[in-house]
Amino acid sequence: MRGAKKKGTSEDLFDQRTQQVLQGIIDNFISTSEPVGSRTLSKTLGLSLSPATIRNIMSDLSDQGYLTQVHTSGGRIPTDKAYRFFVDSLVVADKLPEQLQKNIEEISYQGASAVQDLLINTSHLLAGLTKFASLVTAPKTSLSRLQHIEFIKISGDRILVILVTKSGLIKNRVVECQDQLSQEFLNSVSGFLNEKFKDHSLLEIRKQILDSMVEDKDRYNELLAQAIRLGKKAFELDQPVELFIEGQTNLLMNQRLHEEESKNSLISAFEQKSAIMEILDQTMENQGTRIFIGLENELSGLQECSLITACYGNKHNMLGTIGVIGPTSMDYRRIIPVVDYTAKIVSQTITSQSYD
Amino acid sequence: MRGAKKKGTSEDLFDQRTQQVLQGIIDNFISTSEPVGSRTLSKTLGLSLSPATIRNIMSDLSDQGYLTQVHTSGGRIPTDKAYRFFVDSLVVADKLPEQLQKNIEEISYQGASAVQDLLINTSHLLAGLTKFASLVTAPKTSLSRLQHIEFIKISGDRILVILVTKSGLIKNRVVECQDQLSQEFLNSVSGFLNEKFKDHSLLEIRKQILDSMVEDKDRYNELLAQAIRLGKKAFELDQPVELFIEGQTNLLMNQRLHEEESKNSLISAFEQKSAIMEILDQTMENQGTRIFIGLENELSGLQECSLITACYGNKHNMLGTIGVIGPTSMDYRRIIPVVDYTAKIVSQTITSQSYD
DNA sequence: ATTAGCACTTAAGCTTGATGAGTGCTAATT
DNA sequence: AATTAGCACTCATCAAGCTTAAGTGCTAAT
Repeated sequence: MRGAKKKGTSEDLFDQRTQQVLQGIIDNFISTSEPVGSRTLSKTLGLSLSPATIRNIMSDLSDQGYLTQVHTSGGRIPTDKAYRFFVDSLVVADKLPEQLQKNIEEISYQGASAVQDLLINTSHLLAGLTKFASLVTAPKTSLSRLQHIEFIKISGDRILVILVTKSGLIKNRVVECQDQLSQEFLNSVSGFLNEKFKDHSLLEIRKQILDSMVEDKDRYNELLAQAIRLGKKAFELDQPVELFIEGQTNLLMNQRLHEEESKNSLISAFEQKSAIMEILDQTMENQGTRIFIGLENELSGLQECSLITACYGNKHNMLGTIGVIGPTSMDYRRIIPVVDYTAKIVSQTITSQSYD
Repeated sequence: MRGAKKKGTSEDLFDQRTQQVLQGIIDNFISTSEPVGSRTLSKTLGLSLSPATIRNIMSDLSDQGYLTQVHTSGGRIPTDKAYRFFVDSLVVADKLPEQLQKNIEEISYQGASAVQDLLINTSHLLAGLTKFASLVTAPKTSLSRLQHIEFIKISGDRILVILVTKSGLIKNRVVECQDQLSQEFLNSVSGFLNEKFKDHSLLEIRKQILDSMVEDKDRYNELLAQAIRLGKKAFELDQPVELFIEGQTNLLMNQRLHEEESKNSLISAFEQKSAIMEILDQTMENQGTRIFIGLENELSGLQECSLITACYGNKHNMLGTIGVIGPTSMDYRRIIPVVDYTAKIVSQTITSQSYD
């Protein structure tokens, strides 16, 4: 048999049979969540091997860190390392059933006129399809480019700022302003800002405005001065972490880990939105699906979970990340394509809605 | 002793001692969640009564439906009826500790420039303070009155509609429009609509617009025609149920009802947002705190919970409802004032931010 | 009217022993 | 040399039996 390796000497490459056994254990455990024993395996596995043989193989796998025992007798369960191997060897993920594809495609029609709505829908969808918790980040505001800004006077000293980005994000905020400014004047200001900054990233705009404030301190152009003052308010620290989480309850119910403790730590993990954001941000670096299994996950509290993520974006950039958190013993073959395809559809929808 | 009633003959009024016993049982059960027995009660209760006497009283209370036994021996627990009596006899709810008052007052400062932000903050706050699930409804859009409407062209055929209501709600939606309309034209349209409809309720506006479409079908005023067409799009079915729910996980953890079944039904109850909205809508009729205990609650799935609600509003109207869902054995004396005071602060904040 | 006393009930906790699934090891078999 | 059968051992799970503690209702004494 080609490709077969001597056992015991090579550290991590096993022959085909060993691999099949590992596969069987993982499959079994994923569907039953019970430790798998040699006898069961000997029956369910297609290979005609006696339990004793399988025991030997399992023993080897244990030595190499792919399996552990919960207690002395009572079968073995896969370790994170096993899942990792399993996932890595899934060169081609399963094809998504047509019905699921259709379900996912529907999100683009659910009257999501603004990007935010689309993302919320996506979050719901992922939680619903996987029965786990879903995560969706909005495009980073500060990196988005300006499509349009508008000021609307809504009462004596309150001005509504509306910010539309190229990626389709719409942001509102109300700022207060002592000076009595007429709506006409506000229109000139927004006209000015639109002309000057259209297509610039918000980060850049903020920087330029701050620079102008230093440089042009002594200029006496009323319009310019107010434009800069209002612009500063409009663009400053405008980045509340936009992260949509859905289906935490799914996870709590689903979880085999019935211990109170692990549930509590799970919940507190979800409360640290910024920590989650940080991890999701990292996934933006390289495209495609990424998978964090158990301890690979840096979030304490989620260390008995796996995180599957994929990025979405438009023609030009990766904009944000979608993902799913479930137990390490999730059915990767089903979940990965779901996350993957969803990201694809979100990208398409955003691209078709973006204004450039 | 004045006011003492003969026992056994009167149906629902008991003498002071009976009441104290019931009180004691409720207090005990709220803090321990364990059935309360006659011996324990004889000790914890200040009155020097022997267990036997207490047993007699408890027996009477059981007959009248204020107590039940989970199993033949093993103490008694209060029924919904008992909680109802208890809550009703709380003429004056506890004063809120100053620290809590301060916590609640802070929500108005948390940079909530728009009403929606305030409500989301409120929802978080309630969930945090009570450790239960919180509910907050946004002001009903259709009853709010128009403060300002604006159209912004963001790409060839897409128009962003911004709707600001008197109550401070800000709504965005993107509509598509085949006709190529210039921004100037859109400005005239919004000018027209603002002038004509300012201070009218959205419901009313929608009606008038629909009427105009029938009446003025043959008019040839371009502006008017477009105004009506755009107005129709802007005001139509603009009422996605705005209900903020927070802390469902709290409830799942907190819950003594550890049965899977009841948890599942709890979750599915939360999924029927519209049913929850309906109940909360009813509470708007009369001001003040309302309390639904256990089965008084019409939502299946929440029948082992109590719902505490209070309305918020501005000078003119009640706008929406805030509330908390927790186990029937919650500490009403603590929770009621929290909900109450929060509603008061929300009202104040909204009033100070509203534009009339 | 209250209380003490007693017989009775029951959930929960503990021990015990049987069962079954699993393991590692060794020796026999192929 | 690889595979398998056999065996002794481990341990979770379950049911049965037993005890304990907390509770009840009732009756008779106070």
